[in-house]
This record gives sequence, structure tokens and C-alpha cells, in this order.
Amino acid sequence: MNLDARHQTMVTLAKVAEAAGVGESTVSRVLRNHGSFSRKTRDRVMEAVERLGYVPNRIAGTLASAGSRLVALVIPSLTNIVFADVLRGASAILEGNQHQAVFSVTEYEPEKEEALVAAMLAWRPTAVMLAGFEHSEGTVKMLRASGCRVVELLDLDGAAQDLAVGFSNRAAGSVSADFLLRRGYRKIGYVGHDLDRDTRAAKRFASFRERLGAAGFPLVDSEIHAGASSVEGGRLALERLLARMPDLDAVYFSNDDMALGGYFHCLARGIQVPERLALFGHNGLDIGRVTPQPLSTIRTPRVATGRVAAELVVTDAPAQVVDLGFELIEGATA
Amino acid sequence: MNLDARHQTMVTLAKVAEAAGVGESTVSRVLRNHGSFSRKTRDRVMEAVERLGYVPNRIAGTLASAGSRLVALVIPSLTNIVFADVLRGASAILEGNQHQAVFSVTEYEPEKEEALVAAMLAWRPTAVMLAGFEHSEGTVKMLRASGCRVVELLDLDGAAQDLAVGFSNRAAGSVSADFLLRRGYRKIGYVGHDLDRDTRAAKRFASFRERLGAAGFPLVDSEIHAGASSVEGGRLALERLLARMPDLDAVYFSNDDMALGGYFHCLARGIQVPERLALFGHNGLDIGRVTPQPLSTIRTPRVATGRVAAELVVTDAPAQVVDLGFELIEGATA
DNA sequence: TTTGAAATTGGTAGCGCTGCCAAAATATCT
DNA sequence: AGATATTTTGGCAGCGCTACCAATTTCAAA
Repeated sequence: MNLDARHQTMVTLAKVAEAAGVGESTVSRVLRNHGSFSRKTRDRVMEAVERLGYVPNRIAGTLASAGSRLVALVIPSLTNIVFADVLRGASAILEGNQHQAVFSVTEYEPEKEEALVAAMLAWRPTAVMLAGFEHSEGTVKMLRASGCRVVELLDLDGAAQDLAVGFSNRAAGSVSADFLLRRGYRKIGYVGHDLDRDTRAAKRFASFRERLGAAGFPLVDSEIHAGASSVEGGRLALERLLARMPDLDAVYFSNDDMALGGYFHCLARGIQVPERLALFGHNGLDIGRVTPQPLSTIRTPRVATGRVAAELVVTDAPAQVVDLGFELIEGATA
Repeated sequence: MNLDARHQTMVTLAKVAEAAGVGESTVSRVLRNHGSFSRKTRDRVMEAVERLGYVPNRIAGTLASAGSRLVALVIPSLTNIVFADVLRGASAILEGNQHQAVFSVTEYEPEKEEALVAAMLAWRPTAVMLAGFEHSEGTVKMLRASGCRVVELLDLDGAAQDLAVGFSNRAAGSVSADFLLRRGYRKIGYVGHDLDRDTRAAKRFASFRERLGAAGFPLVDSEIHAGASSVEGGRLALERLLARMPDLDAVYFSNDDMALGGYFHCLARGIQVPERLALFGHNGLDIGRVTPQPLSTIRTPRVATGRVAAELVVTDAPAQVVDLGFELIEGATA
């Protein structure tokens, strides 16, 4: 790009100052509504801003002032509504506080997470928000060195670097197990997705399984769909699981997407839910409330997680762990 | 924040240069792999970078060099998977080309879109991507003045400002009408969501309705769910529509989410699909492929839209309109 | 009026980096 | 060896803005 051409066209603060017949710092103060200035000056400046169509350059502003007011969200997936909800909650708060959310997607790959965190840190964000506690050594080192706030989301079972907001996946897993046991199910299976990557789902599963074992009704069998969680994955995996273990009486799914797939399988095959087979999910997605039978699941505080995380960041709160809990939804599938 | 404290801690390019015993510009060249330098110098610099844990400051870099390599995506909603898919496509390409996606959500509100575009322009992005052609006057003016590339997504029925990528919603609407007519449906209704905001859905509906009228079988009735599109909205709206018009033989939905809600309503009420009532959606979401009966719908090129848009931007392609088309999915609900 | 305090303003030195240019080092050729 | 091309380097002036400070103006009290 031709720099000179750009410089001729670009409206800068200096040009506004000249047009308004005031000093640069005055324009800066007026625009940021910071410091003092007379009403008359303000009007003159605003008139010039309007007339020239001036748009402040935050790049320059940030460089000069240290605070970028950018918050980086590094999330595993956008396909998963869970993270879209977190983003929604966070954006809402950030926008109301002159901050900007910047996000990128790791596809659940730690190496990608590391690369993205590096890229984000180059923008000197106020904070970086990540899913969960499991990060590569390099990621942790960079974050620590950067000095910016770190918020780990949607997990509490582990050691937080700085701030953490969410709920305990282990608790969710055992509550789910207790519920199924209380309802009298005894031959329980599990349908999940790639657990190496989704460590939060892995924690739920581990805890679920432990609880069943402790109650004397150990998990009968499990089927892991290779790949990311999806409705289709849930359907296929349940089909495979039932082929092996036709007399299961309940299945716990790694999340609602997978559970929905399982439910569709049952509908398609005429398997009576929950009489013949009970289904239990995790997340409490809206769609699960509207299926012919509402899904039995656990509602997780997704939007609230984003919101609270953002609030902690904008208020520069001290390091802490915030447990937002979750809610059992009895539904009609278990 | 205390500036001095920060300055003491921050590793800057100058410190790396000093540690490596070379000049600043040499470090800059090595890090950007631009210009020439000896192998030995490169190693010395990289060693220092490694040792000090230096992370380049892109804020400063951008200010000095003019190109931010940021691409702003201003989308209506994250709840709607459509936009998540666009983002996914765009991110993938941008990341592979040293660009960063920055996004924010308008909630379908034009005033919010305008505010967000202003906020994004402050970061001097390479391009701004928006949904559709309908923007406030202020938004258009700002974009024009900014001189950055503009990409309008998922719509072709209107006048593009610069680049446009997507498909024709009007065409999708008439193809949908033709399909239902070809199948022999004659008493057709419509279930949609807030059309003032989702202008693309409005275009589909308008075209759908025109086509039915032209064929001599005008739309019998329609029911608009107040609020954003959702599965629940579809279910409730279909229920209301059928209460008024019990003898409809087919319903066209504003999108798959709404259609899914309608489908669930039919399942719950035992309404035979498609014999008693046919359902037709729009978007071709994955979940619609896995329901007991796959949804009849139109698959839209969402990920490709994001991908192509990003490619056009990174290659600095000339202004143009790219039609990615769509695909009819016959499914089993119509 | 005088005086001091308070409110308002402008000048200017950076923020950390890149682009340009000239200088230095190295390689290649008579 | 000397001269010329080539590669490699460092210095430094900005990029557009904000923080800081000093200068100026305004206001109120004495």
C-alpha cells in the first residue's frame, strides 16, 4: 500500500484539532470525555469530528496508553452452542464497558490453542479467556509472562491460573449418576465423543462412572464416537452401543447434542423412551426443551459464565474461582 | 495502570536487540522473515527471543506499517448456527494467511450494527464483513469513508458496496415454492420469525409467496413468531397456524430451526409427516439430516461463504459478486 | 482591585514498531 | 591486490495517539 496516499486521505486527530482550532490534547480529552474542557470547546471539536468523519485510531490510542481494552476469547469450537453462549454473555458485558471481544477457535487442538494464544497476546489484550484448565506448557508460560488477566471457563476441577468461572464437571457427572440411580436404572451405558480433546466431558464421564461403581452398579458399557460431538455422532454411537448391549436400561451422553442424536435413534426405531431406554444429556440446550419429550439433562450456566467472566475482567477483580453451579432438569427421557 | 512498572517488565524489540547484540531493525527483519540477514544473526536473534520470551507487539507494528491484518466480522447472531459456520469458514482461511478475525454480534439491530462497525473501524481492519445488504445510512457512509474492503455476506438480492458472497435468497424462496408445488401441495402456509430484522428471510418469503401466487395457489396463511428464530418459536407458531388453518397440507418455514420446531410439534401431536402435513425448511443444518425423517430443505453454502469471502480479502480481489448457489435437499418431510 | 484557587488549554515526549537510507561487511570479479 | 557488486547491518524518523506538565484563562473570595 502506498503510505503517502493513505496519509493524505486519513483523517487524524491532528487534522481535527486544526479544523477545530484547538490543540491535539484538547480533542483527545473531548473524545474520551476525560479531563476538563468547556462546553464551547466540546461543541467545536464535535462539529469538526462530524464534518471530517473522523474515526479515532485505537491502534495508536492503545500504543500510547497501554490498555488495549481487547479481551481475547480462545474457544474450542463454534459449532458447539455452548461456546457461542459463553461468547454471547461475554460480549454483552464487554460492549457495555468499552471493551471489545476478539475470538478464535482452537478446534480442540492444544497446539492450535498455543498458536492462537500467541497471536492474541500480540494484541496486548486486557485478558485472555480459555476453556478449561488443560493447556500446553507453552500456553501457560506465555500467559504468565504476558501479565494479562487469564480467565479459565466452564471448569472448576483443577488449578486456576488466575480467574476461573464455571461449574464443576465432576459434580455434574455424579449428580447425573445419582439421578439415574435414584430413578431405578441399573444397567447404564455411556455414549460420548472424543474425550482426549474435550477434557471437561472426560471429567464428567470419569466422575459419573466412579459414582456408579461406588453405588454397586458399575457402568455396563460405553461407546465413543470418534470425532467431535454432534447429533449424528450420538445417533450412530447409540446404535452401535445397543447392538452390543441390547438390554441397557439407560444411557448417559457426553452432552445434549449427542443425547439428541440418541433420542432421534430411539424415535426412528420405535424404542420407548424412557420405559425401554432412558436417556440423559448434559448442557440443557433450548432445543432439548422442545422435543416431543423434553430431554433429561443438566442445565449449565453458559451465558452467565461469559457474563461473569467479563465482569471480573472489566472490574479488574482479584484472582478467584467463581462457581456458578448447574441445575438438574428432570425432563421426560429418564 | 502504572506505566513505568509495565515498561520495566515488558520485553520489547529493543531489549531483544540489545540482548542479541544487534540493531532493532535487524530483529524486526528476522522476526518478519523479510529483507536479508545472515544465518548466524538469525540464530542469535531467535535465541534472545526465546530466552526473553518476547511476544511481538502487533499494536505497535500495525501503527508503524499501516496494515492491521485484522478482518472484522459483524454478524447478526451467534445463536444461529448459520453465522457460526460463516465465521468458521472465514477464520480458517484468515488464520492461514496471517490475518485475524475479530467479530461482534448485532442481535439483528441496525443501530447496534452501526455502533459496532464504528468500533471495528477504530482498529483499522483490512476488511469488514457484514450480513446482507441492508445497512443504516450511517454504516454505509462510515464504511465508504474508511477505505477498507467491505464484504456483504449471504445475500445477492441487492446492490453490493464492494464485494458480495453468498446466494440468492429470492431464488431459494422460489425454488422452495416450486418444489412444494411439484410435489402436489396446494394449501400452503408459512411460519416465520421477526422479518423486519432478518431481511434475508423476508426476501425468501416474499419470493416464495409470489411464486405460489403466480402458480395459482396463493399462500393460504402465515404465522410470524415474534422474536428471533428458534426451535421453540417454530413449534409454537406452527401450533397457532394449525389452530387457525387445520387443513393446510404444507408449511414453509423461515429456516431449519423453525422447521425443526414444527416437526417436533407434529411428532408430539401425532400429525403424519408428510402425508397429513408437509414441512419444508431452509439452510440444510446437520441436525435436520439426523431426525427420524430427514428434513426437506435447502442447503446453503455457509462455510464456503466465509471461506470465499476471506479469500477475496486476503488476495485483495477486485470488487465482485460471487454466487455460491444452494442445493435442494428432498428429505422426507415434504 | 488583588490574589489565589480552580478550570481549561496546548506543547511535547514517548508508546514499540517498521520503512528508508546510508554504512559496513562480505563476496566476486579483473 | 584493487575495484566493484552484493549482502548484511544499524540509525533514526515517523505512525496517531495519550500522559504529563506547564501555561493560560476564568472565577470567586478578600
